[in-house]
Amino acid sequence: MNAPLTLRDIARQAGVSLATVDRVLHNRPGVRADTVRRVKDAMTRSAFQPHAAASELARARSRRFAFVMPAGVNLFMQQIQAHLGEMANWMAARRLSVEIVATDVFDPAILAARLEDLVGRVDGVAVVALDHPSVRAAINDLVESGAKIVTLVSDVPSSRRHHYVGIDNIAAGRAAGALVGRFTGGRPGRVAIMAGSHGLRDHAERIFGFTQVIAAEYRQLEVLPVVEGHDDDDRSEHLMRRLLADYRDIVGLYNVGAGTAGVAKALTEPLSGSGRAGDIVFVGHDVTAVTRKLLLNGVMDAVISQNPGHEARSAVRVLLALARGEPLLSEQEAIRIDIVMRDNLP
Amino acid sequence: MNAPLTLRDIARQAGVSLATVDRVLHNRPGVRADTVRRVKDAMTRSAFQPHAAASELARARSRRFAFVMPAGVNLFMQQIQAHLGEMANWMAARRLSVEIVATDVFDPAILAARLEDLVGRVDGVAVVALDHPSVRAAINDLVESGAKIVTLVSDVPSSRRHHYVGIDNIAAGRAAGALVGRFTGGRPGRVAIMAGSHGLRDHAERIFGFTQVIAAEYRQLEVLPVVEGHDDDDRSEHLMRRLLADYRDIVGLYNVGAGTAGVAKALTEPLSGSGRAGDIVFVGHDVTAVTRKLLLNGVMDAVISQNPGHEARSAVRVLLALARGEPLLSEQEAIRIDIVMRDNLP
DNA sequence: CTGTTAGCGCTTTCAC
DNA sequence: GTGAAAGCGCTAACAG
Repeated sequence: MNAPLTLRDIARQAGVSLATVDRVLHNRPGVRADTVRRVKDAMTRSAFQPHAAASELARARSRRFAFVMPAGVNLFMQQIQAHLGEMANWMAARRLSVEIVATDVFDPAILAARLEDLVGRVDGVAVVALDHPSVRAAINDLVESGAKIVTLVSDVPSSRRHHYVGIDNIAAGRAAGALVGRFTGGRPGRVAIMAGSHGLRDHAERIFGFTQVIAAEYRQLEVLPVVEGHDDDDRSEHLMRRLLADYRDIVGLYNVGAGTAGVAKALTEPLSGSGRAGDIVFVGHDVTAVTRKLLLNGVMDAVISQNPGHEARSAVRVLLALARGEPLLSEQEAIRIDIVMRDNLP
Repeated sequence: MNAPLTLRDIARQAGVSLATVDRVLHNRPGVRADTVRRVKDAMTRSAFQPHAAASELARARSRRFAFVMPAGVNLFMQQIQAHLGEMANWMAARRLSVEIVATDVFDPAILAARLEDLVGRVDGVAVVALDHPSVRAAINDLVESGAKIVTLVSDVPSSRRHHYVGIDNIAAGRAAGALVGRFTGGRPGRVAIMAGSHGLRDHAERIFGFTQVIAAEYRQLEVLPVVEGHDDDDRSEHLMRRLLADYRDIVGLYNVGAGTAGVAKALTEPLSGSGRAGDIVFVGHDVTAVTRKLLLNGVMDAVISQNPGHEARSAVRVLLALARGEPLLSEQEAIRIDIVMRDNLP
């Protein structure tokens, strides 16, 4: 019925100028308290919402974001980057650009240095961070410089980052535990855990959740000490071989990080004296080309996954909203824990 | 480094006016083929992307969308509506409004009439549709009228709807089948299926997928004939009681639609001579207040779920993009099948 | 077939 | 403290 209101209408209603309304709208100083009240009244009275496009156009700013991510062949990280690539047009239409900074995220000094490099150069940063004091300090410096920061996949909760884009890793570990528990169907035996490193916050949290569930609800299962494969295929394979040889009663296996191909190889290779893939419930993380194949051929039973496309888009959206000073649709930005089996492979 | 290009820059490069560039950009007629080429060249040469906000502002249109959804107490549908409510500000900032049309979606004549009412009145419609000829015709009439149409939750693939917002229900059924199969842990016995109605396309597809998996991969399980609870608690409870009494060897239960509270009641109530909740693997759909409680207390083992928030936002985003003539981020709009257990309850 | 021009609603100087 | 006015980049008449 009624044409949408504009700032102009509010200005008229409050008996002030456009500029003043704008000042009030953005809580800028230099307006008498009384005038502020009058303007705010007018706004609420008519449920005024500023037109997003107009505001965006008027400031006509382009923005630079940086994504600081692990260098190397981590398939999951590559997927995130690919999804960023798919957003290129979307970002261009909004005058955004993102620069990918590949670095050694396992070395806190190097990672912190890369982050410090960005101070003053960008409007926002998404970082796959190691939770370490010097990294935390670098994040805080970036925040101090006015940039907006989101942590990606692995959080640094003690820093002043504005937002975390990733899953609740304790819950993810619990879900993995429940799957191993249920899928072993009451058979007693041991459960092996292969992690990248205890030092990674996300891995540590997953292990915690997993162990918790197994201990509490599946008493017939005994969890073996965690071995660290450093997300590396060869190393993981080697360690896995050893485990399989040492313990003949392994019924479940939780691979917390990457290196999945190596683990699977140890599990399936007849030479290793195992070929026990069919008997061992194998749960891991993230849908990649490797895990997809293992699910399809039945070596893996389930994958706990976070959606890399969602994470990429969410990081960009959140950085943009923070930079513009817009509110987040928080439910939209929550990253869910996906349980993926052969039949709901995306 | 370089300030982003504008239409003006392209115009200068191609030696034409702003208006001509705009015509070419939108494939509007009335431009000589040769000029079109020159302009397109200039655009690609400089990788031009029009500024989304400027375009949106210049047309300054408000848009009306309608959501046609089942009247009544369906918790899942209520959640979708609640999420639409949460987007109110977001929509207002983009000059969108949505009107919710509650109707009897089980009666094709009524549903079709409601849809016809909307012809000419709205820019877009999202509809939870029954797959029936008269509904299909109404959808096509709306498309004819220039409105953009998305089907929501349940599709009408034979219509000319522009997009379907919902999950692959066959895959959802397969996932449910795999869960029942795995969780029963090799125990032989019968599996019951409770559906809303065979006439609902989504229910029929789920049953198909479920049965397929059980038959192919879990030969020790025998699927009982589907009973129809009409998504109604009382009716579902009654039918479930009968099933439990008739068959003492039920080890699995798949509830395809709503009415979950009734099913659970039959399963747990000691009077019904059953109290067999602990022995029967119970899988259903959608995370609601009811299913959440049943997962937590162990009556349900898993829920196959589509994210109502995602569906609500996706429907609005897709309608908006279609109305504006913008491309979709197709991966973003794909609705995933979530498997939810106690430990990854959102 | 092509160009000119007046906005869209908000932000941002720069005056007063 | 407040206001006037010049854009932001694109679209849509309306002329030619």
